[in-house]
Amino acid sequence: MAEFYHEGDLVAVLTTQPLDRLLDYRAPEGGCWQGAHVEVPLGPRRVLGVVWGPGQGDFDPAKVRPVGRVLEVAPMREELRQFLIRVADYTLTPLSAMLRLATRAPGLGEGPALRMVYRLDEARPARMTEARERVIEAMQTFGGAALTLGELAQAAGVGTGVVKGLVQAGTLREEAAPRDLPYPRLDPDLGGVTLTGEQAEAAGTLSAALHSGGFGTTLLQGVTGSGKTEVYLEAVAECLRQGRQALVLLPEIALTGAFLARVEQRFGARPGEWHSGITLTERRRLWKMVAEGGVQLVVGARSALFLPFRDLGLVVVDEEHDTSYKQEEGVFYNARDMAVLRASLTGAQAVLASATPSLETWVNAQAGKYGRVLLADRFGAAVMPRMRAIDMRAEEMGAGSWVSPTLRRAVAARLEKGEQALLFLNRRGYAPVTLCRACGHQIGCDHCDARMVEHRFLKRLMCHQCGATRPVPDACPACGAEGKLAPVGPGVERLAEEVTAAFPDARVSVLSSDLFGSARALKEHIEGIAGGAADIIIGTQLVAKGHNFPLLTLVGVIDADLGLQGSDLRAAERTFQLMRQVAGRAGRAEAPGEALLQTFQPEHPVIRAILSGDEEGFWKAEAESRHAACVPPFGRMAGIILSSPDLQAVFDLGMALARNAEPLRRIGAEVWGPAAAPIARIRGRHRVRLLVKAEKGAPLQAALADWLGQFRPKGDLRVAIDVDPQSFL
DNA sequence: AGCACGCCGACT
DNA sequence: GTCGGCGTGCTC
Repeated sequence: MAEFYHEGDLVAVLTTQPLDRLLDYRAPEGGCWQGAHVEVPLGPRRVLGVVWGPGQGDFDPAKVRPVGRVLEVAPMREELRQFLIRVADYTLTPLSAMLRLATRAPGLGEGPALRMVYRLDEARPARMTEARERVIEAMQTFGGAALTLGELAQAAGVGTGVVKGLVQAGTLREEAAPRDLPYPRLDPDLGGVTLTGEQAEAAGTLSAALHSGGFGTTLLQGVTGSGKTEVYLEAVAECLRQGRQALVLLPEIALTGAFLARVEQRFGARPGEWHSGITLTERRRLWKMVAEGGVQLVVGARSALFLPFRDLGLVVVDEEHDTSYKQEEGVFYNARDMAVLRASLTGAQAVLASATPSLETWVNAQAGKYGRVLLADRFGAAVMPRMRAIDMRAEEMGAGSWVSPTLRRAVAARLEKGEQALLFLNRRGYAPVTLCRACGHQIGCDHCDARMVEHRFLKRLMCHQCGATRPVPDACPACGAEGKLAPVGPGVERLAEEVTAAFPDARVSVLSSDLFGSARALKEHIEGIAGGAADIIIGTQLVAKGHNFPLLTLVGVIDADLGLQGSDLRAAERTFQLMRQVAGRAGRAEAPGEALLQTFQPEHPVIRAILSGDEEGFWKAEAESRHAACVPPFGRMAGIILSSPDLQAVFDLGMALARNAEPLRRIGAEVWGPAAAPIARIRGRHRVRLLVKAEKGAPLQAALADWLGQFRPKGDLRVAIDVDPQSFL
């Protein structure tokens, strides 16, 4: 239970400043609650903080200053404070950085924001005009609703001057109203779709878990098109009926638009929306409404996990296997794992939804830690596509050609029937490498150790690491030879070129994240394609993320081997997930689908698992090999990334860390490295990486803290700790 | 993070 | 003599 502190009591305050410790202040006039958001003086500045607990009393009492003021927002709840502490401990992040994550809303210190609204008064103007009449009419149409100046003028089709004039005349009254209004109520019993028997059973299991009133985690697994979303929306409905709040995490901003529309259809109103693309006004409104209970459902990106929910009853992590849930900048956390943690602290249910779960989740479900609900049937008449490998060793491929004759014939057959075909290639741009045929030089980025990718639509070379671009040069930057630069390898743009030449009458559409200026443009484009605006779709991994193309009946995977090779131990898992999902795109509506995988190694276990549809077999084999290697989820890992503009300095620190690893050895952990990070230079900073490997139960965080605490990196040297890294190179 | 203090090089 | 580089340290 939260404590109350009376005026003058010593309180410990956590600020958003990176101080890494609590500061003592005196409670202000009127006292304050533990968890209160406050503004405190710090040197010459005033900073945001949260009253964390009783003062420590270890600071010169004469120097302790009083809290400036208590902000007019709901105090942080004990549950969220515990969550921040646990995430900080797990990820070895300073608490102040966690507080910054949890208070990422503008104007928290400004009190309730107000805006001017207009109401109709009795008096009528002495001089009535047509425009003035339209304003009065508009006011009457909207009843008692409070409209702002802009809204009213637009509704009446007049300029704002007319409205102002009516205020002068005493017909309209101007009054201040709070800007941050509650979100419209969602009706859990409004638009329920008819569920199949299997879906209803799954929804019933989730609802029963919600009724238990406590914490639990369920894996909701179902192939693409099996109706996972409908099922978990029923769980959301149940949560709303209980009067608790629900949170749905999505991996991709581009997906929120379609999802919001679906929610509106089901519940009659739009939920709260939280991601990097919303306006500052919306951000503040949502933050406050989440805290006050003025919003029932939030749909958001991973950072929505740190919102100040008043009573969170359900967290859904959609596409839980998606790698974008792992934040790898600033605070390194995995939103999927932290969602389960937050649910456990607040007594909520966590639902992890995926067609192809991550191995971690699969193992937890297998061990009985998570419940498991399976949806085997595809929705309606659609069935899983027929899947077949195209053995590229037996195909006759011309130079600069990436579509095999077999695949080409299959596409032609679909076009004849008026159906859509999708060709998948997970490489943006035109060509991944630009090579000089005179000297062999490959054009690289000036700031990173990555190759520049040619983008023909932009007519530029682009670094996919830092985003730097430059024009395609005429002469080789290394040897100066003119006209000798050649694009090597395919990207989606180049594939589109080949397809357009092969099918001159077909409408070809490229779906790649870098071709759209905004999430909205992308969404419109996707909707157009779904409606039949293209015959052949060329796409990057964007297409694997759950869009529904009802006319699509053929998926061709251009290079199924991409991602199988390499020493990244999740490569096989990711390839498997991507292939299954892309293949799942075909034949979602009534026409039967077909998926063709171009591969040079059709006998590879991953390719065979995809083709046979033997998911359990794939997971079992994958789990066994990870178990044998003692790697996640059967062992623990952490990456240490050192970076600095000074190459010597990063390597020196890396060597010093490797030599002084006694704290790690005490817990039986091994250190690998230092080695150049996969991208050895990003934005002019050299990067070196060490890898720590420990047994599953080992106290990894404490050992890491001891180990790294021996060193005080100076100057521009930065040390980032990545507990549970996604990639291990 | 800011912002001060502080101790060494090229300017009016 | 002083302006100013940014290294080190402090903020309750």
